[in-house]
Amino acid sequence: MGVKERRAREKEQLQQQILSAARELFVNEGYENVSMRKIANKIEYSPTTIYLYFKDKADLLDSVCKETLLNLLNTLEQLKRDNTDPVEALRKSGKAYVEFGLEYPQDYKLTFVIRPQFQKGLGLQEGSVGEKVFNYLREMVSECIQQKRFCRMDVETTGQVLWSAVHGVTLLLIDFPDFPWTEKDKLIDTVIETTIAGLKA
Amino acid sequence: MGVKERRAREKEQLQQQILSAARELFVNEGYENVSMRKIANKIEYSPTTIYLYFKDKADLLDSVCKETLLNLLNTLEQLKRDNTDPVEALRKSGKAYVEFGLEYPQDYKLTFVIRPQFQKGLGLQEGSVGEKVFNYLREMVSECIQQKRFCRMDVETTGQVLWSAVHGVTLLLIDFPDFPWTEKDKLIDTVIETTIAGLKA
DNA sequence: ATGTTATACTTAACATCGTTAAGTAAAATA
DNA sequence: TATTTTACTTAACGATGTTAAGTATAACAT
Repeated sequence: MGVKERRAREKEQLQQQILSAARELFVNEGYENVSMRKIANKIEYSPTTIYLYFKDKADLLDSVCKETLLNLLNTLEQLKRDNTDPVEALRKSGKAYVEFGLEYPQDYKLTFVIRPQFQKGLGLQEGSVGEKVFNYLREMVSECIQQKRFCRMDVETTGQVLWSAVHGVTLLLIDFPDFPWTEKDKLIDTVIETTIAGLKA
Repeated sequence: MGVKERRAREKEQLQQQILSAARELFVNEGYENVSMRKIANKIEYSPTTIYLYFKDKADLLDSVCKETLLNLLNTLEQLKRDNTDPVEALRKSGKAYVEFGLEYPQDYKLTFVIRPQFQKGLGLQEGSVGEKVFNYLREMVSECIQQKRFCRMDVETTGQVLWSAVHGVTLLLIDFPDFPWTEKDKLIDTVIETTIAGLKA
């Protein structure tokens, strides 16, 4: 009875193939400039085949984003292990967060800016990737406060301030690539450093 | 010879009418979901008429955003007159910036998030209103640095850090209204205060 | 081995989109 | 009153996301 399993495996393979093609095109050419027909061409199937595996174009993007966001979460989780100093961990996490956003700008914007607009308030609901990311931040901040490295005592507010800073700089760098920014890495580091310094003061 | 002037006045009126219709539709239904035909219907003209007044759909969005930015600039300029202490002026400007974003959330997103996506990098070029807004920020920061109120010396980087902070908190509050934020005003104030404290440190 | 059914995919088409080219009616000018 | 200019419309193109209908082929039952 291995037939069914083989067929299921093949289906899954094609689904993954579509996902990969879509990711590559979205990342390189931008969501708006990628048509279903273009994705279909890349995998050498008819455009309508995609609809057997994904509800629509938005669903396809959704799936692509979910994958990448899980990667972000993974990246962050790994960072946690390496560091003993919680403030240093926070620094590195912030940097990793921004760099992720810059590497996958489409995904980042969809998850944290575009999608929330269309499903009001559902972006950070229980169990979502967004919530998990913020929970991670909560943990790190909590550690810093427990060790009395920050003067501010409120974990929630502190976390939200940090998130505002990294979210802001990420989006500005994504959205205004031609603005005469300070050298990118310096800007990111300064944003993080300034915020942390402000929390210590 | 008042004929020419009347005609010019009528043209300008129609242009403004198109702009108003476009803004209302963009804000309520989202840029992507608004077609040129829909705008045309609203003003009871043929779709192609719009092209006599605006180059294309992106140009229309551009003009809508320009208006929004002029409003923001106006709000900020008025503030400048009241204050003697530059740090206090910066605080109030930051607050006004965020409040502007929260009062016209769709306009803010249209201007600072949606538009850049559709015309890469053209949002802040020389002479643009966007540049004027940032110049306003530059001035305020420059004043603070001259009076040695900030330890950091670089006007550009300092301005960009501040912008990141207010931009970030504005968008988070807009996009995740159901997230358990710290009380709104407290959060905004803390973001601004923390950033300024970090710049002093 | 043969006939039947289910699966996986394709072809063709629809409505809609942004945009352009060609045409028209009315207003201004001479 | 004749001519030109202006302001707008009609019609159309190519491309889009998506759906409905059709078609092979693979799996299955007898």
